[in-house]
Amino acid sequence: MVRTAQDDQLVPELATVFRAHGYDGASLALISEAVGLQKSSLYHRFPGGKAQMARAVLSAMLEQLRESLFADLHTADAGNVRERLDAVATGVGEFYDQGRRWCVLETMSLGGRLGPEGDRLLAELAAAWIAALAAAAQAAGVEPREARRRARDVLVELEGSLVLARVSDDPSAFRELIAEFPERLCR
Amino acid sequence: MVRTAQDDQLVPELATVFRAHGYDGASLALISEAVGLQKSSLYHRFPGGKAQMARAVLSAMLEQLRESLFADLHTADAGNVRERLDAVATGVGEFYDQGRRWCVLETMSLGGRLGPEGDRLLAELAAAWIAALAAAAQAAGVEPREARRRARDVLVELEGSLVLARVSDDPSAFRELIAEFPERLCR
DNA sequence: GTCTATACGACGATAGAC
DNA sequence: GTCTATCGTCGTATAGAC
Repeated sequence: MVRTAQDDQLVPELATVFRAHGYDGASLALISEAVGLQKSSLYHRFPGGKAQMARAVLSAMLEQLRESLFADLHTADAGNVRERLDAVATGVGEFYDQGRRWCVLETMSLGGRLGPEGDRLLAELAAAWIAALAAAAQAAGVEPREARRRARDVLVELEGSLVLARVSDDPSAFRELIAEFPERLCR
Repeated sequence: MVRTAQDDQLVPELATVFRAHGYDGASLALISEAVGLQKSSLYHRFPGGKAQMARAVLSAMLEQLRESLFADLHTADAGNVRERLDAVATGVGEFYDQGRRWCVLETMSLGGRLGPEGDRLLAELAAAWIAALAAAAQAAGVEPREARRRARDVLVELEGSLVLARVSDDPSAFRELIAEFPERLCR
């Protein structure tokens, strides 16, 4: 089986649609137009339909997270944690377009429409975030328990600030979090 | 025009459905069954359809918030802020079923399907929360600017912890927030 | 003001030609 | 592996009797 250039871009483009519209808002018509494939072609790649497309997006995100953020922060030591965390903060800020984009962890977790496997992926994604941030805090000398608590709180505030940014049309809480969380994790 | 007993319960029952399923998940079939009225009867009460029903729910919540929480916390003084905040915390914990329920601020703000008026209500709801909590912190002696910041952070963490509770099926962050936010606002 | 019945489009999903 | 064409269902929304 030959992978075309289109194939490499398929899941990322799916991700773009789901991130922009949420699970319910991402209709097959919208997806079809965005990726440049007819609905029937999408079903050829994803026999499980829309739910499977969503799971593919989550799965790719999890893998990506583990290859970059995870690996990066888990191998950090006291000497380089801060700069690595600063780089992560910059990346996260861009990923969410400084608070103007949504988080799939939030928008795809409504109603359990992705099936048990989808719910598992969502939970694993959240756990991966916390584990990575906690590892960084630990590398900076914070006790494991406290490190984990701070990491969880950062994720909580990430999700919450994105919700507030959407509702209030004001991403300042998100931006402040991005600016502060590396320091908060380490101190 | 006579208001029946049903009328008084109509919006609260609508709220229950929207809170449990989100805006997209709350189909008219579901709503119809929950409130015990046929779809056409619902359209008699809400000619604007589902979006108007959702706005009615938000409007009622805003009014409720201003009558209870808002009035309660805005009239607090240094002597009774803490106990009032503790009461609020208990109420909030119950309102969200200790982290197992969703927040309409989050689930109804996806996609702007409620129209401009709906978006305004959502923003006002968030602002009302922050204003009320900030007033309490101020009554406890915290500077206005700092009070506002703490209030915003509490709302951010409220939303975020509810998202994390849903995704991870673990409401511990929410419960900790409920236990701690009165103290955090005042100290 | 509530009902039964229905319109009608959009939805997710399939069939089958190429 | 992609397409055109279509299916059945469910979505929101109306018409009109009572």
